[in-house]
Amino acid sequence: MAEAELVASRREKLARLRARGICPYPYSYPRTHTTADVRAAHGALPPHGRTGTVVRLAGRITALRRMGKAAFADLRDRAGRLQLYASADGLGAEAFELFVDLDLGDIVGASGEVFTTKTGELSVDVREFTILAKSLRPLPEKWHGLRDVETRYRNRALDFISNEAARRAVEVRALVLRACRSYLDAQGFLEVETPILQPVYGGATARPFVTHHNELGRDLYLRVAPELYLKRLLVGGFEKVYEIGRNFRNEGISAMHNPEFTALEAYEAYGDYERAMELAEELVTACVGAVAGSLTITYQGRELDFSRPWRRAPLLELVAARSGVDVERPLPELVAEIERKGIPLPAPLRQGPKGKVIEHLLETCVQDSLWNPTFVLDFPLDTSPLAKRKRGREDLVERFELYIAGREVANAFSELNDPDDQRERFLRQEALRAAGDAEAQPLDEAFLRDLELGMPPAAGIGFGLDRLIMILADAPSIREVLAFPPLR
RNA sequence: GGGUCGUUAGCUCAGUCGGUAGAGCACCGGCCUUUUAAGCCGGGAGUCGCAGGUUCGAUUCCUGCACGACCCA
Repeated sequence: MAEAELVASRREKLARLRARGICPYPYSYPRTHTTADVRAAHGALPPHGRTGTVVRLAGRITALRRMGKAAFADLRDRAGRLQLYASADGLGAEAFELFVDLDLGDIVGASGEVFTTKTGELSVDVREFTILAKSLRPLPEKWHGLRDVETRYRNRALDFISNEAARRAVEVRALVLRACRSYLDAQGFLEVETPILQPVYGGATARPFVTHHNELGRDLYLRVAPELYLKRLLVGGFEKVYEIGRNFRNEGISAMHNPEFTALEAYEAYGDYERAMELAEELVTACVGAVAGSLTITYQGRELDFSRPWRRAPLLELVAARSGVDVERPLPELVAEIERKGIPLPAPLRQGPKGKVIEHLLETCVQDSLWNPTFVLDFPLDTSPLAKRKRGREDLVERFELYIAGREVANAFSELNDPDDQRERFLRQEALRAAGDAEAQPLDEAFLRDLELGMPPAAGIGFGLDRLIMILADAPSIREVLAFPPLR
């Protein structure tokens, strides 16, 4: 039947309800239990059991099995599903007629005694029910739900109604956010909020979104990272701070990238990147525990083990071992060797800087093999303008990226607090920008001025929470963990 | 940006070696007082993604476009 006819049929029912003086959209329905409450209290009841307990439930009708003078319906609420039993005897002829005239998708309130059927199914023997919201559109197929990804994302509420996995991803996000906050709060971190609209963007290698403030008559950038503001709070004397919020990077959409994504950044004065590793292990295992209740989960059919301590491997060693390329050679020789080995290398990278070539090798040759949590240590100086030099190595910085299931989940450093060194790093970024690198970071004078006041040495870490949520929700794409993924 | 695959009823999917399409669910009518992917009987429902081309005839073949999935850059 054409969709319009299905809607028309439901609208006719709506009109009939109104004609009988029944409001199809009443104001409230105080319930006494959720479906899960009922299961918790009476789940062990044997077949043919009666409880004498009357409950009031509210939720959406997701199945309706009419049997003449009796009917069964599935009612679903936020906590689960429970069967309703309605009979002409129990409800009276008039109410029973209304019950069997319900449509799948209608939201109802129902009350009655909790009992079990002869097959042992926990049910409510409905003696009173109320339509709380008439549904005017047909639901997807009851067994398969919505499958087409495009249709699912364009009809996300319908997707949540019909797909358990889609609902679960939203819950996992909430569990992860809560676990992060409760861990950091317990550690004495202060949750802060810093500007999203920024006059100068910084803190990450990325292209920004630009917007305009009419009153000030100037362009502002949506932040690509909160990093520089959080460090200014360190200067101000806040020794342990974190922020959870949206970052915006003007780049493509893929299974791993969304232009707006949720980041967690945390800074702790007087620590270095060793401390950041400790924080990362504790924070992520807290999240895993909150979601899975165990440190071993399955991601995309493969076991993932979060047991500590996590593997720590220097970037240069990993790249050398996996690519077979000697990364200590000068750039031209390095490029030549990469091309000789047939490893794809985008043309612009041939000009360097060398750090970008090495990070490219990490992405193409190493990353996929980093399944269980792995800290990749000590990144090139020239791709890390906000990190402190590695003790004993002029060309490297104390920085790590955390990889889980082949994905970069976090990035951290011993934070650079030498204002003169920081200015030089910015100037090198400006030089790259002048040479055409649109992702190079702009020099931020306000930040430098605050650094000159003295910022304590600090550990800093940033997480891409969407990716962690993906892993914990067993989602193959970042879009699955966004309540409303972007559409073209 | 390139490659591969896909787009058919509200949903999940078949199918047409070129002759205007089917099933299940959902919907409508009938029977049915313990079903649970209820069952049985009957019925209605489609711009076969869009636009061109070839052809007597295109949903099917060809080209382009849109949107999507996966892979590569």
